[in-house]
Amino acid sequence: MGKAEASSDRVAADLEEAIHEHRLAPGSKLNEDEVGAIYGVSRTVARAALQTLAHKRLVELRRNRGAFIARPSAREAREVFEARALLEPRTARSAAERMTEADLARLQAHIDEEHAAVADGRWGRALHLSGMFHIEIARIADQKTVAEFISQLIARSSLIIALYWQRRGALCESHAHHALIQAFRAQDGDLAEELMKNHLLDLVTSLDLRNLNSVPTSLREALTQ
Amino acid sequence: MGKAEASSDRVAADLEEAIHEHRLAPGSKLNEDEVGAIYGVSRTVARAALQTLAHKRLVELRRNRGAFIARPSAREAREVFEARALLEPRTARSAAERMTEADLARLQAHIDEEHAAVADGRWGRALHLSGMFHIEIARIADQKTVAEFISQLIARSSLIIALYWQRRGALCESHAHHALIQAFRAQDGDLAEELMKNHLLDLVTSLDLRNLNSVPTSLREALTQ
DNA sequence: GCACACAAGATTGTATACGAAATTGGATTG
DNA sequence: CAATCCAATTTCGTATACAATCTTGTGTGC
Repeated sequence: MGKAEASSDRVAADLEEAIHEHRLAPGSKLNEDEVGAIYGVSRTVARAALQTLAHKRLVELRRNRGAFIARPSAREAREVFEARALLEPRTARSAAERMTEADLARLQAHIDEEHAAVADGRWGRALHLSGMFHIEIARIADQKTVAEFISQLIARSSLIIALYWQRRGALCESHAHHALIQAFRAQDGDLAEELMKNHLLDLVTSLDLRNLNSVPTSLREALTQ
Repeated sequence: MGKAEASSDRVAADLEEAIHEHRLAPGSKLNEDEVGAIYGVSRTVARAALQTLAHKRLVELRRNRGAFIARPSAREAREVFEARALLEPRTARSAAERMTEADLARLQAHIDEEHAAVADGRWGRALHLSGMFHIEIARIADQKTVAEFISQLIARSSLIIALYWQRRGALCESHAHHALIQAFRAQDGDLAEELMKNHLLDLVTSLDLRNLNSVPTSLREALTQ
């Protein structure tokens, strides 16, 4: 028997995908009535969905003010990538050691779909798939607990990229993912760990975390923080 | 202005402390009406608190069945300690490098209070404080994101210990914590990392994760899972 | 014209009510 | 007597209603 997801889970999952695909910008207000109306549910379940996202740090709840898409600080951005650096390289090693043909095929499919999205100019979708690539690796490593943490960190990374990404060198990612697949195919754990480590370093250095030049939200939001 | 915590946060925090101190056993049913009555709040906020704990994997929600204190499987127990092994040693190193006198004093106070609790036979309290020692280290390392993950893992460890701890050698912990403080005092990052790594290995080996001999809950719970 | 106070509106926080699902207990039937 | 079916009870899932708080717009006094 399946797990019979609650309706609030469905709302939360849909909102989360919208965040991943950059259709919801950091700082956006999420009115409970509005969310409920969009998904045809009451405020009760809309509110539960927002609380779920708040626990994942994708949404910030302010008492008597409402729910807002999170706007990670530069410091938080660094912390997220430091946490990823602790978890993902070793996870990539584990994944390499347990990799099957089916897993490789699924990863390759991810990359292909990502390329297609890039070709179509669907940048949000491509970004989402790029994150899913990392999540898939964690899943293959067969460590649910770590995989969950990584999923959350990647979701937050999506917000960080929305805020701090500097355009230059947008396509470097897929190259790194290709190299990772090569290591996986060779079941070379050492190489996979090293490649993932460097990939994450590349990602961090492609961000501009120096100053707070990223305030795409209302002035009020920026000042009351 | 403070963060003005919601009332559901207070309920969740209190329930979590009860879990840490082993006053709530794994598998216990948490009736929404009952929880609400105990804390003098409506089912709405009791439910929100239970959802919060479910997100932390301390409570398991079963649709149309209710909320139960989580009962981690042996496999999940291994995963939790593997995740801790990825996060905590490096965090201990960072903490050692940033350690101040005030931090050392606070850690020492934790150990002292833990000893006092052990002397008084308050085992639950001692266990709680033992976990807090690890959380304090993560806080000192000044990495909120990682600290949050570690907090969650330690909370889950409390459930794991309730299920799988084998009594022999109950006091080994405080020794390891003392050794860690020595490393911190010397600001020896290498040593702190190594000590933490070994401490976690000791913890895992002090568990009996071989079989499912741990079913302190109702028969029904054990069979419907 | 500016600052402050106050009232109207909007939004969240919490409680309650109602419907749905599951469990439980007893009655019926073989 | 055992098995099964059905009703009664309990508990959860969701919607709605009311209260508290914050925002916003207006008016008054200086």
